[in-house]
Amino acid sequence: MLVTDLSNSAQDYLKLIWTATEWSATPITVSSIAGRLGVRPPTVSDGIKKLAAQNLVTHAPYGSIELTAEGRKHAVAMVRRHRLLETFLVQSLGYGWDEVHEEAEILEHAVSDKLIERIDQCLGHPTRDPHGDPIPSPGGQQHQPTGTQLSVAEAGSTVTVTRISDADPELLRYFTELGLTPDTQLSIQEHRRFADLTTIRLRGQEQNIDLGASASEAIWVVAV
Amino acid sequence: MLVTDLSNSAQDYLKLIWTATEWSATPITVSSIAGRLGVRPPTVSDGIKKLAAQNLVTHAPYGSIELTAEGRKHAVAMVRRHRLLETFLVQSLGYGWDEVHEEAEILEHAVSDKLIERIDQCLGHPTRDPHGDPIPSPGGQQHQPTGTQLSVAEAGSTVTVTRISDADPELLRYFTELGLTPDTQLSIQEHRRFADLTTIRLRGQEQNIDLGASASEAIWVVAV
DNA sequence: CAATATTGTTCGCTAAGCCTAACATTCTGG
DNA sequence: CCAGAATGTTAGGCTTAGCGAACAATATTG
Ligand SMILES: [Mn+2]
Ligand SMILES: [Mn+2]
Ligand SMILES: [Mn+2]
Ligand SMILES: [Mn+2]
Repeated sequence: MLVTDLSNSAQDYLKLIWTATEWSATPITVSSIAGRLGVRPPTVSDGIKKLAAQNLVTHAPYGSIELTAEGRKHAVAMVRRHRLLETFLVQSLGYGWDEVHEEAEILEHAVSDKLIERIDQCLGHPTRDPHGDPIPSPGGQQHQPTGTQLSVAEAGSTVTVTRISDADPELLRYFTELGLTPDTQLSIQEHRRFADLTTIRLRGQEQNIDLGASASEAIWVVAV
Repeated sequence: MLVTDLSNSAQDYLKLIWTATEWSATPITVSSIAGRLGVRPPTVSDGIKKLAAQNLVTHAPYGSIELTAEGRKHAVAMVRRHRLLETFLVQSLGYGWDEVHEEAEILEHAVSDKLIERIDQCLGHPTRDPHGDPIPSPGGQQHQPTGTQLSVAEAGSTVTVTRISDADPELLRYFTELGLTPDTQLSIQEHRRFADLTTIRLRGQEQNIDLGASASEAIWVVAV
């Protein structure tokens, strides 16, 4: 079965389940899927049951949701599509990194395998998308992403941004203003515990910047 | 109402009704739509009734099917999307003109208005697609196409190809071999009536070429 | 101009995806 | 450890897009 044989919503479920555990080990739940996809829990409960009937996920009522090998294959193919499309929109069509997620969310279901491979070729086989997320190879390989959320990274250390969550476009526009993008180097000045603030300084700048929890949790970093 | 508010199939119906009368005055029928779209007549009969209820077409049972002003607006917007996408796939991604129709048929429903305008800009506002079909402007204007089918064009005349129907990819590959594309000049040697053959000679070539009805009806020409 | 062939429509059905309301299970904190 | 909160499932209903069978209207042709 090809990825393109699955319905749009099945493709979205699988992609979402896969990406949910890419950067953190949060267990995937019916309501988390419903929240992300903008549908009600019963819809997801049904949807997951159908995916289980197709052997794309394992799931017993009230139990955990896990991809099967087959399901993972489709999920990774969708992630590849999504991230290549985002990269293409930025590189070739002048989109901002805050504008591409929504567009790719639709296009990923419509492009053919041939088109995806043309785009990949035209971009020179990129390995990361505009948000720093790794792009799986056609065969499904990808180097395991490393990094921790800025909110929990060690104060006093100097780090490189590896990845910024693309979930909130407005946050991305704020980061653009700051000049904070993947591969930016910064030093972590301090965490102010009950204010939930993280103070950072970008490499080459004098100013300190205070980031709240939603911002510092959206940024993944590795030690330089 | 925006074009993107309509279902994919409604978009396809409207586009098909519009294009059916672009190059010839063939009246559009339920079964012709069903044939082109690969669905059964009852499906189309229902679908047209729904479009009529939305005031996008006029249609009384057993009567003719005509676009309303509103329906025409949506139809032209879809034609613009389709043809810009075809052009983009050829110009920017190295597709052959025989490969783009199918891909555009899907993508046209998925791209945003923003993406279409980016593509238009990136291509320098092209006015014709790879098959010679005119690309309507964002406002819906387009210069009326002129031309007659090669099969009925005057024998002995020298003409320029303005348009080749993209309905049959295999035929397009054959034309590629011959070097017969939009803007090619050729002279019409003769029509052989009951053999349904048209003999042509491409400008700058020595060889005559015999084209059967399906080929000579797919080519539109204007006198030089 | 009537019989027949063609074309179009209506009817009743299916499947997918979504919903709300009601119910079941599991988690949690006193 | 148990009651209430949180989460998940089932049941039943809606809409859209499709189908075949049966029927209705129109077109063709002898
Ligand atoms: Mn999607
Ligand atoms: Mn991304
Ligand atoms: Mn289409
Ligand atoms: Mn075309």
